[in-house]
Amino acid sequence: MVGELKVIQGGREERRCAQCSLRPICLPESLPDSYIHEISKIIKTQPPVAKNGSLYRQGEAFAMVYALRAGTVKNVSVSEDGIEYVNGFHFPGDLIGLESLGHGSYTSSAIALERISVCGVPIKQLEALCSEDSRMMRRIFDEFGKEFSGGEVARKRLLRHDAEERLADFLVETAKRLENTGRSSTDLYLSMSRRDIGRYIGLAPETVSRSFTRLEDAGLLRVEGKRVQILDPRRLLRLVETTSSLRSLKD
Amino acid sequence: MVGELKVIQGGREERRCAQCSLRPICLPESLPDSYIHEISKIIKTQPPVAKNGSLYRQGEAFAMVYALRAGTVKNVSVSEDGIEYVNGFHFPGDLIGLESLGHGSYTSSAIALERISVCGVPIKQLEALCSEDSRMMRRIFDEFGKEFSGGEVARKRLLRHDAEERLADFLVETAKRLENTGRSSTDLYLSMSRRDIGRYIGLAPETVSRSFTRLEDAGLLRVEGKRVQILDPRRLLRLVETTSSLRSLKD
DNA sequence: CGGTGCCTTGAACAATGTCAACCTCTGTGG
DNA sequence: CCACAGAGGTTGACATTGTTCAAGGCACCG
Repeated sequence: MVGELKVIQGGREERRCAQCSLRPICLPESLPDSYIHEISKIIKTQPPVAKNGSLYRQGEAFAMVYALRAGTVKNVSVSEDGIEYVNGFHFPGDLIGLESLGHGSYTSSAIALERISVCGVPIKQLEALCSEDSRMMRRIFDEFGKEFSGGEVARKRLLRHDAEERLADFLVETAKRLENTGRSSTDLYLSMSRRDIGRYIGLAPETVSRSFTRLEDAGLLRVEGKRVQILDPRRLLRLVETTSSLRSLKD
Repeated sequence: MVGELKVIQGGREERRCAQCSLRPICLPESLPDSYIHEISKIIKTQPPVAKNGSLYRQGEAFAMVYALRAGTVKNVSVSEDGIEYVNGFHFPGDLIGLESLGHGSYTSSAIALERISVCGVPIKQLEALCSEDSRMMRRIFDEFGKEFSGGEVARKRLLRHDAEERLADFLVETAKRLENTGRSSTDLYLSMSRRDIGRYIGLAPETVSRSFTRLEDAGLLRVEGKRVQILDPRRLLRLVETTSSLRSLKD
């Protein structure tokens, strides 16, 4: 079954990568066509995942990474004592699952916040491709570097900013990432709940809500539930770059 | 010049890796001797670095990663507005510099907290070795996975714990890592300042100090400046595993 | 021996978590 | 079509916690 499927879909997949609107993001370096061919061959078609469905769950054997084509995903992990952490959100063009590299099983779960569509890449074959071609390896190294930096940024946000600044930071980050995928950087649709945002930036949902209204009152945003419009990107950015809190960090 | 140096030092370095006390940590998988040979060849001798000296500085071209042989290192980065972040500490056996992978230049600085000795590995040659041998690549993937998990752990510590728990968490983490290098897991020498600890776990130095005394009063520790003795590892661990704070995370 | 940096301790204050009430929206079943 | 239930969001009042500011002690090093 699988074999037949692969044969039938080989051509389709190849076209998919070559023509995919995400290609500049997913495969940003100018790669020769032969290369696209190689990559296309190992991509596995994935059925779309419904809202609240999972791409993978924490603890499952680590087998695939995914490139997100459409929709948004939240990355959560649950500690032994049952506390749920939101590690981050993924937008179209992101590679999902790399955080589990080097562990035998997924260290977190990837949950669809709305119906999503993805490409799947078996990790074994990706590794094989990496050892065949150093460009691919370097690409994964780069991706890993990004992943790591993302974590650092998230950590620093927790250290440095007060509630309003953290939310501003989150919004700026999100706007930038959406812009990279060609969407508006001022009209955001935040498909995640206030609680998820709070779990990500380390605030109680009530505080998230209050911060939204304060930013709105200050004229920086227009907030309508999950729809958020950034009215004054410059001032929002300034808020992020300023550090009001924590004398002990300054010095 | 380089060529000659390599020839002369080839034998010396090779012995060094084969006999190094850190070998089980640095090269944990049972690798054939031919492999040790390959790795030994690309290792560059490094002069020891004095206290407060740097292995590399933020912004320099990313050229080498280092294996720490002796001493401790703090990893710091400075944001544009001059705030210093402590991203973590390194102990013997750690690979240092991987966090800059995928960026052209070092994203942080590595500062010696005491006189240190290291092995240097040119990143270009490491990459070359990776693309020649998939075992080495997987080893780096693993190391990166560890690096990433470390960041996640640090992030979760900030989200979840109150001051005392964060300090306990830091101590448990440090004890565990020291234990892995064969040192005592109960008698710690913390070469970093209270301020550095605070910057790492997100507390003012005063709060770090107060938390130390509270843990001491509770009979969990014996604190004498930088010398910390863990008297009751079990209770300390329980403190870490418990989550007193943040109802909003629990649910 | 004096100074400088680091650590500790105390007291006041500010920020955010907590608890509780109310609101809106959505989906469901009568 | 409407009533209702439940979840998510907002807002208010209060308690808690950690930062801030200030002062004093200790050790190391000139």
